[in-house]
Amino acid sequence: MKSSATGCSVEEAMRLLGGRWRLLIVSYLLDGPKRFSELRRDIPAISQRMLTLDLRAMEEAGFVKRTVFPTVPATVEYELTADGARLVPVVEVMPTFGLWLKERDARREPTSP
Amino acid sequence: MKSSATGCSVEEAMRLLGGRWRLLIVSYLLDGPKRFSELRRDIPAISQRMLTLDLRAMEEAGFVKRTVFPTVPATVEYELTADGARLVPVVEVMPTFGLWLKERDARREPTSP
DNA sequence: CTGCATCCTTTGGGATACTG
DNA sequence: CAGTATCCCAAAGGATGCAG
Repeated sequence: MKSSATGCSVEEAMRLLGGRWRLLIVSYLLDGPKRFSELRRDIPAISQRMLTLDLRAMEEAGFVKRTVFPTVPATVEYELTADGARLVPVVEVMPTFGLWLKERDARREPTSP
Repeated sequence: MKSSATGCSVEEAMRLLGGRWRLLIVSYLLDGPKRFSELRRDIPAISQRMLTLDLRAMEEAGFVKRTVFPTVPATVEYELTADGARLVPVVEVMPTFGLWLKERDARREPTSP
């Protein structure tokens, strides 16, 4: 039993990060604090609803800090917390794999099956 | 723009690995070839249906090789391919994070909310 | 600008029963 | 043993409209 011992921790991790957007959001927060609208521009494909939900979930999980500036209209900044920094290894390994995957698939299906 | 450039690769990766079980399955295949029934024992919570579906998907993705031995009753072995080995960094980072997460949450909610 | 509420569609996944 | 097929439910996620 090498990796086997770590079994359900993988489930734990995937339950928290398994969504379609969370790791992506985190990857953009690596740059430093970002406003809601900045994140929307960074990730055009996400709906505003999901961005809100995921940010809220990660805030509750303690990975993201939300700061509201009482301007008008409202301004809100999101940033990674110290706990959120624990996600860095995870968000780094994903694009590495993802890029390799895209290249490989480009080689696999040059024209059509 | 540091990490921003890698954007949609994260989506690619999550689309392939985002399910609840795939990374877990891979983590058990790290030990070497495994039979279908072995995997079921390793991951009691998975339904036989999902194990089949996920294995099939990863086979099609080229990460897993399926070998049928014409015994009776049938014997089938699954093992990681060379491409599947690319998943190793991913499946390693997950339990690391997952374990830390469980410990932290144990500290967070020692008794009850 | 930020975000909540509602409605709706799609997907993931479990249970069960049946087959080579 | 290793599947396949069906049915069904819950969760994820998109679209839109309203509000502080």
